Amino acid sequence: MARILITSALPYINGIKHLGNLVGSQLPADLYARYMRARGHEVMFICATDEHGTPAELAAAKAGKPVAEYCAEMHDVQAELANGFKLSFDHYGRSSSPENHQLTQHMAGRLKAAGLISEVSEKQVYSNADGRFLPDRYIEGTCPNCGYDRARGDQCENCTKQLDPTDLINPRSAISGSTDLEVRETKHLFLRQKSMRDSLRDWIKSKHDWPILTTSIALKWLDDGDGLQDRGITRDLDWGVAVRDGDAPWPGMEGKVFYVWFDAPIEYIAATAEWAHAQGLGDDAWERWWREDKGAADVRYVEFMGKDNVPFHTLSFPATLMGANFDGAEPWKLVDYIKSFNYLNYDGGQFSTSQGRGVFMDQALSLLPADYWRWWLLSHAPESSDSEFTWENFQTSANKDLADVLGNLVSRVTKFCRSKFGEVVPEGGETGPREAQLVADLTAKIRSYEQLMEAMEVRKSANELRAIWVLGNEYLQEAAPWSTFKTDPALAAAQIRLALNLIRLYAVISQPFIPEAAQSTMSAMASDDWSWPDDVAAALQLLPAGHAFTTPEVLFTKITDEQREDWQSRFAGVRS
RNA sequence: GGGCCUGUAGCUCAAUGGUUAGAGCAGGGCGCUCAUAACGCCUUGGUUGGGGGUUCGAGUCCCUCCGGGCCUACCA
Repeated sequence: MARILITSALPYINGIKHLGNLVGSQLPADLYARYMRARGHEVMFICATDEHGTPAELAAAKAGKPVAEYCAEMHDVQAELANGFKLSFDHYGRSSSPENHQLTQHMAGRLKAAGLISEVSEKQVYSNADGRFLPDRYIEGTCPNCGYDRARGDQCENCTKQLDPTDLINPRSAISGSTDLEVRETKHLFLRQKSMRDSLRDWIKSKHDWPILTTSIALKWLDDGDGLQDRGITRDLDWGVAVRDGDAPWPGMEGKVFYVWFDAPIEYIAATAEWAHAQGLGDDAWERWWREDKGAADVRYVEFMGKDNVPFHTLSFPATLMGANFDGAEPWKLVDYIKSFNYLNYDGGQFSTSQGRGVFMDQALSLLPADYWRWWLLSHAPESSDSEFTWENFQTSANKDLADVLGNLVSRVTKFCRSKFGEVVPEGGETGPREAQLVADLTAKIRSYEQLMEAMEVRKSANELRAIWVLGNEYLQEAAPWSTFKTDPALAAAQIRLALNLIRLYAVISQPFIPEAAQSTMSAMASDDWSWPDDVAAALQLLPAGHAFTTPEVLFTKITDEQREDWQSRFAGVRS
């Protein structure tokens, strides 16, 4: 039994996430966590809301609420939706938790002690009307290059030229529109990750099995142009983790907070501490997952994220953890494998939270149960390149794979049994070479499925699982119990006994993809034996003759053309 | 501008430099009648974006051109 630590990239707090966010991190992480638990491993699966930063403050202001209150509400909303999608987090934390405040400050103190923090004075744009410093992209003005009048301070979206806020003509605040801006001097802390370039490169190059998407992004940031740059880790904001040197004040940094990208990954660790405290456990309970000197030496740590998150997880966060161990006193667990994803597009364009384009988690659940979405998203996960959601494709996949191949298999077996033998596993008869062949075929494909799941080959795993379902239909076609029942009822009984057991087996191995249907199938089969079919032949004898079951309702109703057209038009524009 | 990824059947995707480039869906044919008009079997369909090169052998490696996407560090 192995110990596996799994984290999903943290969803940002400022709104309900869309399906693209879901498939890029939380959903595949859940698939992996469920599979590893099903195989009997000890799993710690962590996620949390990422609550700090300027967008959170602005979203709260827009909602007319204090930011702490806004975040608390949105956390509950997101937690509820995660629950609706059957995301099996051991803990769904908050980056604003006391645990994260404490740990973030501790890490900063360690980095300071390591000599890895520098203080830099820089000039930034301050808006008097807004009473805040403005990040570059929150300053708008006329592009000096092309004349576009809504160019942002970091880049002109019209001509793509990189800009500095001071380049803009007639600059104004993108928040209030105010032109009462001034440049102020402000002091910030920088993480001296440039000095850790070689150790970061060595570490990344030692990871030969990582997806090319992960390593290519990391190496580009390390070595492209001037190479890895030191990074500012503080901001002039109210909402966030106050800058402190561990328990002590940090002179000169009063009123400043850590940058959200500094405290967010630390929340992976802090959320595990939140979990321990919520369980009434001591610090040793979470430290055995995160500290190699306190039990984490045998932990395998896997991170899931969209490609936009890769630089922070391959460079800044490891630099933080390595730096915090400068004297060997705090060996924090570094990631062992990073599974990164491309983007999911929506019907010819991008999903967009800010523009309300696409299907969002709450809307999805209002249309169909989670399993439909889980199956489509996972079987079309954007692993090798960006992929695209279309309603036609969604309808086809759900109807063919779930309703026809799997759902109908369950129906035809249970209903046939009910009409010929009653709602009980029939007795008598013996299986023969045909059944032995089925066991051999199942075994080969299940072993293959296991390898793909362990390798986090999400789409290929889905394909293999579907192929395993198909074996059931092939067997029935060949065995034809509806024919044998007329000539040799005992043989039909043996065939149906096997088929009923096959349904239970399918529920067990399909559970990581479609947990709700798996549960309802198990309930119908009146079984709670979720043991993994290491021995397929034995697994197909678990439901003994005489075992009563209930013929389940239709497992997956089909998506009709009318529904599809309705949804297609309803979700064609932007969310109001 | 620079970098990275990507381009394979009508669609969505596979294929350690090594038989005749494979699946699912869609299309065509046959079978079955237990089942959600479901299932099974057979089948049509490819100049692997274009061009050049390396090699006994290239979808795969190199060069070049074309198309799509992403990143480029103060949104996260």
